[in-house]
Amino acid sequence: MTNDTFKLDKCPMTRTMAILGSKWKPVIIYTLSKRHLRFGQLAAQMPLISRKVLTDQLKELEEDNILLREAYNELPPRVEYSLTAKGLALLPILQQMCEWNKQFEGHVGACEAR
Amino acid sequence: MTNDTFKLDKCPMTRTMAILGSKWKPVIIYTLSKRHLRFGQLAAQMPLISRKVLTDQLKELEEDNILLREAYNELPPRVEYSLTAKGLALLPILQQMCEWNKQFEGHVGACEAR
DNA sequence: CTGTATCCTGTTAGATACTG
DNA sequence: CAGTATCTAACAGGATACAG
Repeated sequence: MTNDTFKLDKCPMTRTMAILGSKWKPVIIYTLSKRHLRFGQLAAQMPLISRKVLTDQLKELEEDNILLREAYNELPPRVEYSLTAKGLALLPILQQMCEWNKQFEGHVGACEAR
Repeated sequence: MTNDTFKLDKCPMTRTMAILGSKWKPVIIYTLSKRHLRFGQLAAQMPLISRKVLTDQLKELEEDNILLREAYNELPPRVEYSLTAKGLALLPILQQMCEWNKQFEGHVGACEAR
């Protein structure tokens, strides 16, 4: 679903899904909503995602202007990720997804379940 | 993203995305929101989806109780699809996806753009 | 009319080892 | 610390032909 061609689709839903519709992106966005995080902190909060995939997803989200990547030329290097306004505006949608799931599939966990 | 294992994920967002996150499902749900439709009518309104994929997606949505499939034993056969309450409850989320896209990526088309 | 069956391709994401 | 590089498996989606 993250294929770039879908971002050119005529349907706004399809275009949004092209940005949001991969396994980890909603979780990454939600995790970054609470505070700016460094790469390692993000990885620590999502132990099930491999570092390669996390890197890939972060790069795509940056290209879509969902998040901001700030690299500091220090040793050891430090990179901070944070949501842009465009990314912050996705949070109500993610919130509704949580609520829909809890309403129709029982209260298995909270949105913080990661 | 439609893998069944994701539906067992602890995160409610991931579980919702496992149901909603494929190329055509949002469009199918939106198309069915206006009225009950037969298989051929659905296919006609979404000329870009192949019949095999449409069948697959409808089957999955039925298994997830998003839509209702009613088959009439006539000749020629007739099958009608409609949204369940659970499926109808997804519409506000899809609506928000449309609005988010239009707000941040310009007004390329309406939700009806299919 | 409403699908199945079969085959095929590109993409996603995971494992593992390595780098500035 | 924050990634790259490489390889691989699984999956989603599409083309085409056929069936009840």
